[in-house]
Amino acid sequence: MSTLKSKILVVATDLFQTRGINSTGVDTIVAVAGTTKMTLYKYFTSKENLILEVLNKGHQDFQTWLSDKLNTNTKKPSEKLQKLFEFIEEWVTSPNFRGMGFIKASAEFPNEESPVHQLSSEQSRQFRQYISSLAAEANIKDADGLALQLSLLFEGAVQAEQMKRGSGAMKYAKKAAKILIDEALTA
Amino acid sequence: MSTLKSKILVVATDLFQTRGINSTGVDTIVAVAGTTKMTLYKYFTSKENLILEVLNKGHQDFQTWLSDKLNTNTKKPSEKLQKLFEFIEEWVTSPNFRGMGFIKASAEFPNEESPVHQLSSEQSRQFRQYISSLAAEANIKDADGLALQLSLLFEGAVQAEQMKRGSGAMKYAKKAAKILIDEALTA
DNA sequence: CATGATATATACATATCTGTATATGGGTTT
DNA sequence: AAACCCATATACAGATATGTATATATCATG
Repeated sequence: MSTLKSKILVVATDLFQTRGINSTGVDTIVAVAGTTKMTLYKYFTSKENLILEVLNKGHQDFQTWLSDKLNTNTKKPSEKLQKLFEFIEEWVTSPNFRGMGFIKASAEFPNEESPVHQLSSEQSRQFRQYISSLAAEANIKDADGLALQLSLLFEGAVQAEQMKRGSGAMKYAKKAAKILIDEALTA
Repeated sequence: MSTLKSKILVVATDLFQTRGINSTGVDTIVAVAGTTKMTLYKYFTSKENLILEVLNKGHQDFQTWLSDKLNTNTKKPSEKLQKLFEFIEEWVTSPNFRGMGFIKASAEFPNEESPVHQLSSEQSRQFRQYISSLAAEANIKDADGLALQLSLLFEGAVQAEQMKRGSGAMKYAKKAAKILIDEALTA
């Protein structure tokens, strides 16, 4: 991938997160990225296309990192589930954390016909499905139910952390997750 | 309050929720409300002022309803805490539910200097404080911690419910809340 | 009927947004 | 050196946004 395209993606991810997607014009993006609109529209067919690529990249980066982390550091299925929020906290509190795109995007694009809404909705579903598969491997009865509960904690904590860095929300979300997982394992 | 001003508030609340705040122009609002921009700007000094009034009304309506419901239906502090999510579910699944404004607003206005962001942030804090006071009255040790966890569940569930009505998120949030409250009460 | 407040209709000023057209600069390869 | 590709600079078209100016209509009350 061209370095300029990559640069635009990074800058757009950052600006979308800190200023909002609809409030960030392409003029601002190219100015910060140190290029021009002509170049942006050579790599991205439209602003909507840029948003979709930003979402895809963010989600892939996160999922790849999380899967690798879990696969190399844990073995037993129940262990994976227990360690999940440890790693998520590590990701969220890392200095290069730029927020979870799909959480913001679904709020800014509530129209169900919008491709941006559809993608963010799909990413949310995929993440929940991933947690559910971990829960199922750990022989948890209502795996989908636990996955939904954990994703609620996760999305709530990320939003709180986005609103105010160092809010400590992730710490308490982690504690709550442990309680819910233990309860589900012994049920 | 003038009926027209009230009508504008209701319509704006609805449109902000279903189409997003930034994506909803004042032209659309007055068209749906069956009035004109001149009238809107007689009652509201600016669009930002309208947004702030919409947020205030939504928050007041919710807090008033919830407090009344808790005070008339429960007596013991621990009972209030236990019934909290029952009533919240009732509110969220009621047909005239229009979403929680401050959750959306904080996502669309991430800039901390924005008055809209500040108000929604303050409302989120107030709601958490209210839960914390209920927990404290029930003699829970880490009242703030539990309040934060419950608010994460609540905000996550509301957002999920906003994204897809009938998602069942609130049902599982309620179950999770019960587990966390029981754990905190016996700790 | 007449007065006066309230709402409407319509047009407009100003700004900002996405996306494109056109002409120019600066390297790399042949 | 010449052709070529990539990026830049700049200007602009078209749409839409907020907010205002001006003139008109409605309608209850004196």
